[in-house]
Amino acid sequence: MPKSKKPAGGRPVKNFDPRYASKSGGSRKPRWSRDDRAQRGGFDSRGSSSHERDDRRFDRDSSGDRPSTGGYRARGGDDRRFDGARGGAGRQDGARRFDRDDRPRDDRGGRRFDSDNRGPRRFERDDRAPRRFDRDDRAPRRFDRDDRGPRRFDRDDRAPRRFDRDDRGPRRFDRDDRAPRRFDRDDRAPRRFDRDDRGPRRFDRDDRAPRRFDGDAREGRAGRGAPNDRGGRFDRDARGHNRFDRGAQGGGRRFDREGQGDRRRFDRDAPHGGGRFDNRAPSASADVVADTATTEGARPQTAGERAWQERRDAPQRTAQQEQQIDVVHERLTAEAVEAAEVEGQTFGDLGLGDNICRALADLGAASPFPIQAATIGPILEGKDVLGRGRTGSGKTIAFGAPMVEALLRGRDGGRRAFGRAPQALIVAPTRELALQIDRTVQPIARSVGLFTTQVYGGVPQGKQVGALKKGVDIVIGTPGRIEDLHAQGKLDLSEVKIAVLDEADHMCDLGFLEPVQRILRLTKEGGQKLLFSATLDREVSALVDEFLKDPQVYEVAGEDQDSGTIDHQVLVVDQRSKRDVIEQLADRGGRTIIFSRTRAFADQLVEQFEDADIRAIALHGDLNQAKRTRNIERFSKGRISVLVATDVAARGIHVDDVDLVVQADAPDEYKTYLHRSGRTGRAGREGRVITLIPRNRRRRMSDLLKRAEIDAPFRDVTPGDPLITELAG
DNA sequence: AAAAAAC
Repeated sequence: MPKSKKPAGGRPVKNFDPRYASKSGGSRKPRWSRDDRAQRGGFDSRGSSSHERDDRRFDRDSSGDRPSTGGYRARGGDDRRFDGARGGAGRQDGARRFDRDDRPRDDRGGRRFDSDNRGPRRFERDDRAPRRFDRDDRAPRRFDRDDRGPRRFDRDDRAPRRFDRDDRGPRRFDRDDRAPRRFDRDDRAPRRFDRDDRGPRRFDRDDRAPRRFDGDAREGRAGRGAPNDRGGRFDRDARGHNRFDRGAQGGGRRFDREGQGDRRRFDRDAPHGGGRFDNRAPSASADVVADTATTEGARPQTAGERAWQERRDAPQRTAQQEQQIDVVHERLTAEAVEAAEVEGQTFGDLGLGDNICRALADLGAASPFPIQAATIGPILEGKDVLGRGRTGSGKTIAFGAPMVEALLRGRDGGRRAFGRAPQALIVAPTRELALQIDRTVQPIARSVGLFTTQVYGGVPQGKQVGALKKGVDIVIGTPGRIEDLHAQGKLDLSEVKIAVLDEADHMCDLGFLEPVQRILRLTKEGGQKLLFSATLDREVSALVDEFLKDPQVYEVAGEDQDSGTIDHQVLVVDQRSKRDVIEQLADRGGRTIIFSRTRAFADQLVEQFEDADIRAIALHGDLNQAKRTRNIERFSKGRISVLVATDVAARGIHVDDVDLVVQADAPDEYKTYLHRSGRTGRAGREGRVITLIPRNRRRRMSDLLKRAEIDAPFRDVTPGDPLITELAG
């Protein structure tokens, strides 16, 4: 349209509706008189999109004559203008316009075809001349554009650079994948669905046959009977009740600290059958201790247990002291839910609404998994819940779905109020995990009209703040950015009535605990608190004591390493040959994650692999968030099959079909071992974990494996050993 | 040692 090229500058800025000006102010009709402009003020309040703005403008001007203007609209741009003036003539401002539009009326046809008429009018306006001058200025700009040609040529030079990089081919493929994603981003729903596909895959695959054979696994365990340092056992007590009570087999490890006022016990008579903390009944606690003492009396105490007792009996134990050792925290007693009990249950049975159930089905969660069946009810009742379920066992839905349902039920009249403060908060230890949780929770929330947003660092905060300004219901993020935005007054947590800590025990690690405590203190007092982790143990006591009331602990019976499909191997290698062995392990087709203790070593390994023509990428905290996100994306898309990561990827991160986890450095904590190895063996598939240790670490490793309840052969290997290649599959 | 904030 020619008119769209008319300069817009002639009109005083103050008369611009910024909504128009922002996109194509030049398309404005230049004929309006000042009176017209004065009249326009009241029309601007109505929204407009970029399409056919002139029409809309006229609609407003002649709002009373819409039907008639509608008929003219079809004719063309000039008609519209004229109609608009004409329409206005019929109204209060008509007189003014007629003053000016008299001629045009008579010459309507001419006006349309005769652009000369417009010329003089423009001259009448002082503003228009400068506009034309501006146009002149544009020409040189076009010349500049011509200059861009050579620049593009420069860009062509970049191609060879890409060739230099081995990754170039796949990168282009990745870029192709990104385009649709961006498009998805515009339509957040589809995007989320795409992302959601990942979540559901996890859950679907978690529907492992082996797990459902949990009963068998449990029996196997009980039958094995070998004490281990962890001591947590699913067992039946004298009354035939299922109980999972560390104290029952490892009394020495029981967390009751008499004399310190820190008595807790599992109260199996608690309502809902949930395990629970009880700090208020010391005498009862003593009873339980006595009871378990007789039960386990015959079993000799292990060295680990004695160490635990010593620590337990120490007058004062600081969090730091506990951190310095691979502490086996008292495993929380809990209500163990039998997988068999869940058979035939639906999410609807558990109290979730139809929309949420549909959203879950879309996610691939057709029916609830044990941990979900265990926690959804109590969460809907408003209980403070501690959930322990193996990574990928459906914990995200176990807290996410009932959280959404609870928010929905509690929603008062003002739904979706602009700028409303979030009512729920989910905190995760890493950004990748926060993003992953959002992929699952967001579609559930959206199914009932609730909104989520991620609040984590490493990315510009503008988008996050924008979402918060508009108003969201659920915030999912990491501690740093949450505190940051709160300090800036951009995140109001005072209305948060449900707070979730994923990987809760990890969130209680040194360095994490205090920020998490500060954040929880900002939430609504008396709000519901949910703590989840695959390795939930007494480490969360600091939070439980302060924030949870009558917490219920739930887990799935028999869900342990024995019930998995992971083969564990320990390779004893000479320190000097370590890298060669790792390289030999990495030189395989399958998807592999290699864990390194430090970022630097992770980078070194990637470099080494590249030199050996093994395509690999790194994932650690020294990378900027864009690289982190991109790298894990490339890995999960299968573009690159070897990921070398620090423990940033140890917890929660789900990638399909990882069939080998290599621990280039052995973990210090048994929990780290469990989380790292939990990256493989998913979906009931075979997975293998290979841990490399130096000779002098055999004893330590053996102790750690006991605590993790894992059996693994130790083998001495040297580089080139066919066994290595064999294990790498 | 790693993780978690920085427009």
